[in-house]
Amino acid sequence: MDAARVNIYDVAQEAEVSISTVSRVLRGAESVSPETRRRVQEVIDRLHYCPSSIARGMTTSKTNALGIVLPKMLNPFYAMIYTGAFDEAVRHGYSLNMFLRKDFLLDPQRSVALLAERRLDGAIIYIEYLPHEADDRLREILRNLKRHMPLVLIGCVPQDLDFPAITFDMAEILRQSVAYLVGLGHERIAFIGGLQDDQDPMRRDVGYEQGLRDAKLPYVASYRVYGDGTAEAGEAALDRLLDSLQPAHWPTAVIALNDMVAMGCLSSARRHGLRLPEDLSLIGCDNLLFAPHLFPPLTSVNLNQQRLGEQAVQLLLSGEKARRQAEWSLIERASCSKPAG
Amino acid sequence: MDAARVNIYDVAQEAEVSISTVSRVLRGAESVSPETRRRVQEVIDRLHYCPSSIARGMTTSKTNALGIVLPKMLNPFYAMIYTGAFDEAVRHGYSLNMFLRKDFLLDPQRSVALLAERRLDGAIIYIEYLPHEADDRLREILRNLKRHMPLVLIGCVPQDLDFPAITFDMAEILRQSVAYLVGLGHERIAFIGGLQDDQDPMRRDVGYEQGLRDAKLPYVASYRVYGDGTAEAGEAALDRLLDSLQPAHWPTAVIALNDMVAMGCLSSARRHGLRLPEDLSLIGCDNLLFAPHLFPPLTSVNLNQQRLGEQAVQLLLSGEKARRQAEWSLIERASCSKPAG
DNA sequence: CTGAAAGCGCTTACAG
DNA sequence: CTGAAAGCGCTTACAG
Repeated sequence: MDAARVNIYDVAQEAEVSISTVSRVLRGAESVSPETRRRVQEVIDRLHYCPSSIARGMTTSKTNALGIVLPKMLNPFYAMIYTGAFDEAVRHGYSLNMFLRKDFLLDPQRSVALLAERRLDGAIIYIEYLPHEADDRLREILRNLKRHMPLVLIGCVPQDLDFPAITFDMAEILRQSVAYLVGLGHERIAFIGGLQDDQDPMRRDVGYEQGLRDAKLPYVASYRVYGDGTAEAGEAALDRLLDSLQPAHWPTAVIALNDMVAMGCLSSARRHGLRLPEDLSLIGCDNLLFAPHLFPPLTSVNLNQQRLGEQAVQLLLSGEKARRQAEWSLIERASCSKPAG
Repeated sequence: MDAARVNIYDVAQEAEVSISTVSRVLRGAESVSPETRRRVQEVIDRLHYCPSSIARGMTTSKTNALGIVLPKMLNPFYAMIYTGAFDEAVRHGYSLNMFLRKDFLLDPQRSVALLAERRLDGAIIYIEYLPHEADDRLREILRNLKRHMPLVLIGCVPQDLDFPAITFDMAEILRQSVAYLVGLGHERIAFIGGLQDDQDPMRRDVGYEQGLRDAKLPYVASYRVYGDGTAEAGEAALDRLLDSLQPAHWPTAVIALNDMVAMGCLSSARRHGLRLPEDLSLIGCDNLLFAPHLFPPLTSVNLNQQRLGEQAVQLLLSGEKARRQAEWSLIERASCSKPAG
């Protein structure tokens, strides 16, 4: 606990030079004589001197720190985004400070202060559906925060939020997922979503219905059910769906909001005596690390979460004002096949 | 991007007071007349002034930031520790900076600088087995880092590392896991570990063997196999074990290093025609979020990762120099039963 | 209740 | 190649 107290003056004095010279040695500057450099470096090592990035930040008004606001950290989906962003930030010499949405969406004053007082060089904010009141607050916070630092929004960003952004094209993903199942021969395709359709800024429902229309399949209201994104909710949702219909009308394929929901569907299907994929094909989303190891291995939409994090940092540091779509792909595994019979 | 430039002088001037007074209003200090306070606050709001924690840190020499070094972030196990630590840090008014071990274990100089230059108020470091050379480097880094900030070590911390620490009692966990299976009637119990025994600072193998001895069961070398902690490795490890023995000698229970390995065992067991839990009981570790949703639901050791993160922050902030054992418990689910026949 | 002044630990022109 | 000095934006005694 002693090295913490040695500063640039101590080093300068011990090495018998000025602090300017120490500062130059520190930054590996051009013009220092080899002899002086050696002497200063020796003192630095001996005293375990470590310059304060805080003090440096004072004069350069750069903190080399970015921020990221995520809904939660326990969900591997967000951990993947964080990891991608973190690695890219480190690669550029920045650190990445985490903030949780629950701390971020306080009253507008405190929320802005939370990030702004740290003088971050920029921030990435994950956006998804929020209830009306919180949404208004978020908009005010973004407006004010923008005065303090550049911002990049990621996730499900409404069109009218005018910021650099990388967004998920969920409607298109749903449309193509339906098309994929149709291509396998399915005609009864269910969709388990996480939100009532009119609350989903990405309108997955629009893509789902479009996919059905593309294939000239009817929209069946009972094939459209809701969960809240957890395995329990997925299991309950598929239970409800199956129990409300005659087995002859059961869907032959299910598209789940995400892999956790899909995992719940697996349990429900098993309990209803359905074999996968023969009796029921299943598509998840997020391609979490357990997806390949389920039984059967789960077909899932890879949203390239790490890549998204990386790109968000790149966009933030570039200063561009672009709005882009995130990359994605369908990872085909054994949970989908043509329907039996 | 304007508010970023307004400082305490601007506010003082606009409100026609000294910066001392503004500073007092900012910190909600005792002695400011209501009228003055109101006037200053009005200016602060109007100018969107947000004080710099950087500048504050300069004078108070406190950054209100802690650090945590984790092997990786993608593994949910570490994300849980991080989350627990993060929440507890925020609760105490601190932020929590993440560092990845790969960035931390550079040459000792740069590694120390990585944390020390940010003048963190303390750091938590996750320790686990490291190859010899890296281990020496780690020890040097810890020794030097200690000069700059208080440290708490967590994870599998060797006895001779003299720091405040919260450690996993893996040997005891293994011993009790064996005892649990013995209690169900098992006599042929395999253990899939992640490291060669002599590399594991927590000596899981010692607990495993002790558990067998406690029950007067023989140690069977072929029941002791290794993977590297992934599902693929777990699957391959159980494959090897089963393929090397006559079915009559197959174990009736397997203890896996962690839930990912256990998940791989599930695939291997299925392929070998084994029913769970009738033909094979299975215990995982870490109690990850998918464990309850596997088929069958996986019995797993809960290491209370979030709690560990919380306690590490508490220990760090308390300044105590204690070495403690982390809490844990066995979560019983359907993957274990008495052996068939 | 309020203000003037020193100081936190650096970087950056500016001189020489 | 090197140094003296100003400045970054705050807090904290110290006076009054």
